[in-house]
Amino acid sequence: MRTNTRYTEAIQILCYIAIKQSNLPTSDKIAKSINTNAVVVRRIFKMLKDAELINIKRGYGGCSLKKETNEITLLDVYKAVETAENRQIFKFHEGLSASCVIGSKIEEILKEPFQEAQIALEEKLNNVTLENVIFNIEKQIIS
Amino acid sequence: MRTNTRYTEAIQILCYIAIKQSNLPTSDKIAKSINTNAVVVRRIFKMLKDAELINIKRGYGGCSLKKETNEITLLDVYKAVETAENRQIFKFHEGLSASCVIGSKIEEILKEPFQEAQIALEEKLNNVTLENVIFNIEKQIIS
DNA sequence: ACTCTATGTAACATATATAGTTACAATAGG
DNA sequence: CCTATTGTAACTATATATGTTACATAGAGT
Repeated sequence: MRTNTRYTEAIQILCYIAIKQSNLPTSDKIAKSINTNAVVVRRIFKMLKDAELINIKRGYGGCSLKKETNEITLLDVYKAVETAENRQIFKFHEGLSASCVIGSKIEEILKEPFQEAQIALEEKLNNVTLENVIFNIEKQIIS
Repeated sequence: MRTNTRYTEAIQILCYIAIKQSNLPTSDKIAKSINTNAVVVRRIFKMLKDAELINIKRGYGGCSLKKETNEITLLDVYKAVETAENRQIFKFHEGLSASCVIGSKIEEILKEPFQEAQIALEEKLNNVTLENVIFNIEKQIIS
């Protein structure tokens, strides 16, 4: 399990903005809603803004989606907040290849299946849009 | 990226045992080979043993594979060393569902696509056996 | 122009997981 | 019994993420 919760928080932030519980979503309101601190939200804001998923205004405040909910997939959000290089899921030990014939080859050999696995995972994330998620939220709220 | 390197180390340990660079592989020899500490190797030993992938003897020492290399997949190894509950890749913020209508639903809604993505990833890992990896190592060594 | 409000960001504290290390008891082969 | 190795506890170090305070900066409305 990843040690960070940014991804799920980012999804929730986007849902909050899309559903517009408040007509002026601010980092403070969102923070209260997702049970964290406003600065944490702003840090995620920055990542989502850099990924061109949201617009943010200073001063009067308020943020909005930069795309339609059906144009934002869970993969887009993942790409926005995942900091690991190339979003690699598995990590190699430093100096692995230094002292051993096996070690010197294994990283290169494992790269291919690891890459394939990552692509398979990301394709699934790409199949789900923010619209899908919000539809399910609203369905649950109504029922 | 995961913050741990146990998985790739475990794969390397198994390769080392299979190829039997030494006719008596010990935690100390393997540790030197993968550039880490013997206790780190023993901790991974324990996980591989609990998963019934290797046999370990005290005293005289030495360990061996409990299955053929074509019966051990990268998924088996992953299952052996991944400590996160159900090997969930994505983590939810604590108390996420406490204070918000969206938050109270979102965890449940995201579980399904996350689960699908995880399965897709694991299926790819399940397609590669230790035999495949070792074949590639030996191919590289020869050429 | 002034004021208010919210963002942007630095700085520091805290929490957690991992990895490295030392030490030593327990165990099994010879 | 001796020796080598595992099993494991205990501690340290490190990295990453998160929580928090503080304050400069910017933009909307008056």
